[in-house]
Amino acid sequence: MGYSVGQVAGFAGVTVRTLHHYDEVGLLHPSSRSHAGHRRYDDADLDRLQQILYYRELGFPLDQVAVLLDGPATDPREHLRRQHELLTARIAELTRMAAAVERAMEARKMGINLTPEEKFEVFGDRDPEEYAAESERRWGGTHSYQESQRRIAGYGKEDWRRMRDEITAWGARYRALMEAGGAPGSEAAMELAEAHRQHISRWFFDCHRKIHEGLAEMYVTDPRFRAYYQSIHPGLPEHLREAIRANAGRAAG
Amino acid sequence: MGYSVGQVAGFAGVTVRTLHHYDEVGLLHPSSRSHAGHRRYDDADLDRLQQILYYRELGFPLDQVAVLLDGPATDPREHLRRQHELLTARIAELTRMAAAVERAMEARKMGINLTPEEKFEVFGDRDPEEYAAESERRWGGTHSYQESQRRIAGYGKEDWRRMRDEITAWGARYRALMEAGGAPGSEAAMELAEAHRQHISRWFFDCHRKIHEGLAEMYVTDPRFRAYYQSIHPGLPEHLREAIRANAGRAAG
DNA sequence: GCTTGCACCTCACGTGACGTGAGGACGGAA
DNA sequence: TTCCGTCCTCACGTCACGTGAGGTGCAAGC
Repeated sequence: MGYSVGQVAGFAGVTVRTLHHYDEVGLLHPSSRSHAGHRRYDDADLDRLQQILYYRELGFPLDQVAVLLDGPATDPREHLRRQHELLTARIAELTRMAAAVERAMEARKMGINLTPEEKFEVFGDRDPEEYAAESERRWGGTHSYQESQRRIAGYGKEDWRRMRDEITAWGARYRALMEAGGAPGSEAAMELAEAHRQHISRWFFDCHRKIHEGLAEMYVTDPRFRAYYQSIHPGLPEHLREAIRANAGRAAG
Repeated sequence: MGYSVGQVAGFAGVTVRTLHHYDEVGLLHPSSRSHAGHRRYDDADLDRLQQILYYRELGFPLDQVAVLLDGPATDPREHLRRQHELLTARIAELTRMAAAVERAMEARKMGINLTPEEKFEVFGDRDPEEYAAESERRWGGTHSYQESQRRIAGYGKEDWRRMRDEITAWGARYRALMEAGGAPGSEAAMELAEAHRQHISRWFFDCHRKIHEGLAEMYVTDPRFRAYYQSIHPGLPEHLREAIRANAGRAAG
């Protein structure tokens, strides 16, 4: 019953040392130990390892993976869905990079010399600071703001990229919803509103539904946020506001 | 004239420290220093940095990046082409992973329990050992074999993955060539044969054209290699052998 | 003329995710 | 009984930087 480190390492394509490490840092404790102190992994452990490897492949640091996996009440299906979103976003990003390489080749063929900014466009991040500054005016001094700042301070370049990947994937889903004519009160729209709320909770501050409704209002009135969400779809700000309200109402009712 | 560390860091989306590091390890020495000892980067430096960032994004360790960039007579266009190939391969890999996630979701919905092997299929590597063992019988004791073993010993899991990505990308190109009806003697085929040779030179041992012709013979006669190349396209082994011969002949003539 | 501020410099130690032995215990096969 | 393979626990090494500490050069404001 159960599998040894060697076996698990075998079909997961990782080293034994990696499994030891995950045990050390508390990311994956084998469900039991044999008489001789040997690690024994069961099927649930393997499922967890699978999730770990997906998140790791997506570039998450191990402590973040632990937060994701041990976070409040996230079932396996939710993880798989998120992983799929993130993979899709990553694919989109690489596709953009491939396109940039093609453009660079074209430019070379034509003998055009790109400006430095153009050369590195594809690597750019640019905006997060704006958001932080913008939020400061709105939320300065509140608890949400402070927690947000505290968390943001710990984020590196990679974290920002993943954050962007997540919201990019979310945007793609929301646009698809709107193009399919989905109503703000529909199940799918409320689900995306909920995903939006959880995105904020994960990355910035504990965003409960009341605060979320406040943000929703801001997305239609504040020009900067409005511009961002409109870049995904022209009617998105209003649509999202209604979806957030519906989602908040659902939870209250 | 030229750009400062801060400027370069700015539009390349990296930190100043990263540029310092690349200078330290000899990956990117700025073309000059100012009177005060400040680093000055020119347009050629920026081009190099761009290449570095692409290869880094693709997961290459910095010393390998240095080898790639300072390797024998590789012009910028060749780099861009290779980067495009690698990106395409990476996209294909992520697409496979996304498909695997979809399958996992399906399995969960249906309540099916996958075997451990099935769970981790997508992470698997499996084969490199076989190749090494196989090569040993053929090339044991020769200089090529020893150099190959020496290099292989230094490769980690990531290296193998990139190696596979490269050959996967190459396989896709070769299959496309054959599906388009390209002859073994055509320019495109010889170019791919040359790419194949360089792949071996980069990852295993200095494969000059005589040795390459020997390998070509092996690809049609040895069942293991034959099976591998046939998995890309049924007629590939013979086609590749002729292309390699043509390419070797071209260089000799 | 002097401070202030900013972007730059060079050490040099810290970190995350393992790699890589060292030295030893356990259990099945020859 | 002696191997052999797999497992164990330290514990130091590595790679690509992060993160201060402490100092320099130079333009702008007082």
